Amino acid sequence: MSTSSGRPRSIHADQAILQATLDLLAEVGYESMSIEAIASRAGVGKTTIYRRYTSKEELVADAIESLRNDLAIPDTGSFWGDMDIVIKNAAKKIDSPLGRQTLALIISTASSNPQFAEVYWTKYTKLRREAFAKVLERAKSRGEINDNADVDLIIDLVSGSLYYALIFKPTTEPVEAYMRRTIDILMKGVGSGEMASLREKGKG
Amino acid sequence: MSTSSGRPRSIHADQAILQATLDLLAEVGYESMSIEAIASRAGVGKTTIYRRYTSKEELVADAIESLRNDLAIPDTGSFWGDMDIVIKNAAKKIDSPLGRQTLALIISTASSNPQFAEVYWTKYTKLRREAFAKVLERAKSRGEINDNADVDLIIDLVSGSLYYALIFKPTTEPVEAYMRRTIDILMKGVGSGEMASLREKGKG
Amino acid sequence: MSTSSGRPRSIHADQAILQATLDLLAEVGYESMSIEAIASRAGVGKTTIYRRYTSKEELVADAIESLRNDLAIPDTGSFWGDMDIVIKNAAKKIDSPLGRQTLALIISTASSNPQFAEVYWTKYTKLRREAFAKVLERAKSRGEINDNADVDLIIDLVSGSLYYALIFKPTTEPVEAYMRRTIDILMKGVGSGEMASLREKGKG
Amino acid sequence: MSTSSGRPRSIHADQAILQATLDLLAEVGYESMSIEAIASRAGVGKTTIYRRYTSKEELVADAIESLRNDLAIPDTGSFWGDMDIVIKNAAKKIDSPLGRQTLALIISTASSNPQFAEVYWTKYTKLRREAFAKVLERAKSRGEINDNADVDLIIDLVSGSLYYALIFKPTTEPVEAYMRRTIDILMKGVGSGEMASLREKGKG
DNA sequence: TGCTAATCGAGACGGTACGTCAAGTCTTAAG
DNA sequence: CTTAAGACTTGACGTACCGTCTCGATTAGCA
Repeated sequence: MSTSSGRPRSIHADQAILQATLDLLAEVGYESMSIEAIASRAGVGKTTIYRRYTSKEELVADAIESLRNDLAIPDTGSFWGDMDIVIKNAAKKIDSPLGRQTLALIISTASSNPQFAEVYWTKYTKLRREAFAKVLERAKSRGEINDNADVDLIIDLVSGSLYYALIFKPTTEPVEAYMRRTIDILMKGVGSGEMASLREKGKG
Repeated sequence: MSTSSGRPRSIHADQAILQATLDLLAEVGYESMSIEAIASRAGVGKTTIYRRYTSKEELVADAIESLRNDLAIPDTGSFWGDMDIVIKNAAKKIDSPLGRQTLALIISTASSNPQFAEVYWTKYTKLRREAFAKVLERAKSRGEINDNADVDLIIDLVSGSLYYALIFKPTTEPVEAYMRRTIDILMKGVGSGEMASLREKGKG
Repeated sequence: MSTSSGRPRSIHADQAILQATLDLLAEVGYESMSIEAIASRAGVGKTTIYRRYTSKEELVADAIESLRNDLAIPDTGSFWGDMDIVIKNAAKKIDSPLGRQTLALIISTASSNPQFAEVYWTKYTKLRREAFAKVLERAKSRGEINDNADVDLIIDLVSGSLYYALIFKPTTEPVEAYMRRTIDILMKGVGSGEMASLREKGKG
Repeated sequence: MSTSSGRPRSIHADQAILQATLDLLAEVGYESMSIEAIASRAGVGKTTIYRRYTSKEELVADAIESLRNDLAIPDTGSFWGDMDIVIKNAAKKIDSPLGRQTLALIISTASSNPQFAEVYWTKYTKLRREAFAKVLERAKSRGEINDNADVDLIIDLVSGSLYYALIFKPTTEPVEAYMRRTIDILMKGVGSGEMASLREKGKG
């Protein structure tokens, strides 16, 4: 067994690899990006990459993860106040060339590669969802949202529709407006008055 | 000019290529599927494939498109009656190895390839959305759904969340149950009673 | 069997094929010349070529054979007078792109294909050698050449060295000068004076 | 600068490639021999071949060159003594199935492929010619050959006529006898006595 | 201070698949 | 029944990367 002997891994190489990966990701996209190109760009031997990562997915997941900035959970005192910040944060991330590229990459990779999907989910998505969930729970406790509303499902709807729109209808309105509409319709519901009354009665 | 001269394209080859593509898609998946394997399986020269399609995406898109069955728009007289059929149709498609493969492929390709996204959207998605929209419009005219509900956005939410769940949470509940929950929460809305009352007043 | 029924072979196609073959032979060379290019250049279907020739060699052999012009045996009264004409005829043939191409082709094919070598020898080479031999025999009878000189061997030496030089030293002097030097050295011999004297004595 | 960095070229691969090339050359001939077949036979990737050679010609030239045994320049003290050895060496090479096959191949390739001709010339032919030239120069200094005899041209004549005969008259006498006759006629010359006298006078 | 062992950049290794090209065969409509 | 056109199967081409494997040259910490 080898505990610590030998030359230690080069931190400089670590960083160069991640940076080169992100650069190429933005330049040529995931599919057209070869390990050899990354190695060359990073000024690193292929071996040095393969010693760290067993697959392109793993490498890319780590590269993207390295971008993760700490996310503060907003607490303005009102649902829409908090949502405003959540929405603006999301929009800031996504409404840029690299942002869309990155998102497309994640969805693309995850959809054809369940392992990546899981890694990405636990490492990245989960944290953001927990932040969103906290905001929703607070809204619940304030009485702004139904007690028995399924928080997880709400997040699915907001995130899912956003991704969907970005993939299939990329030229339409800005992210911020779209998200606002999404949450609005979710809050109000689309059922007619009678049904709403029914619901109210059922509650009472 | 070449209007009709020369040996015509072989219809048999057309079909053999598409069938081999679908078979391999289900067997080894999109990434591991090589053009050479398709040609070999179809008993066809590579040239014959390249004469028809310039890329794997194009070929696969056509293969999937060839699967498209005609979709009848249900009209049972009630919203949930119609939805039951819509949901079951969707579930039948998606809840199979090939179905999930295919969906993953489409999302994967579309997210990293805007051209494909557009082609697929106009050729395929649009038709299904129009069917869904019709069901929603009928529900509106029956008073089961709010007059001013944004039909397009509803479809985004239902489709988007479904795709999202399939990609990132593939092991959970069946498609049918998930969709039912989605539509349910959308109908009722998550806003609290007061807000619902507000909404009613605003309408009045 | 059908002797004459149906549409007759097109004589125009015959000629167009041969001409296109010769053109391309001169332009791109034997190896880089494709049947498809010949067909296209001749305005003819590939089938039409394959109906007439079973191989590229056969086609090219026929094309070259079609060029063969009748050769008159010179008789100027002196060895070097005759040789002048022989040499100039040879040079005229060989010192052109097509000529060198053709020669290369013949040697290439003949050296790897004894059947072709034999056919070509009897159909073509023999006639030229007989003309050359006649010139040499006349020189003998005039006393310009040794009585017991081996005419066949002389022709071998002159032809062989010419071919050899064209293949391996193609960029040097013109054919005419080279041949003149060849024949000159052959006439004089390279043996030193003593040996020449010895030879003279042996003769006497 | 890259003097020694990276994994060194495999000598084993070098040899395997050359051997496979020679084997296939003898078995199927130059034209029908594919790089892929060579790679497969040698147990080597195609890349490994293309890393070493940019063309089939280059590879084949090297393979043939590898057969070259060291040629000692004979020095027996007399022209015919040296020539005996030169002739016997040549005959030994050519008078075998592989020898003729190889020679045919070389001529065939060289005549239709100037690049090969040049490579082969500088790598192989030149050395043998230099050996032959040395023998001739020594004969000159011994007075057995004319001072002003064109050594290069003599070699052309001897080599050229031999190749010529092997291609076009393959069934005749053995190589050894033919070469002896060639050199003999060259030594003596074919010009008549008067011309020989003229030559002597010109010299005096 | 010198030894040991893992790391480094570099690049060759045996392979797979790519997309292109030409080969020779087959099939059509037109003559 | 031949023609021109062009699609067919086959198979080699040369290129790009894959993931693995040497190399000689650095680096640490342990002795």
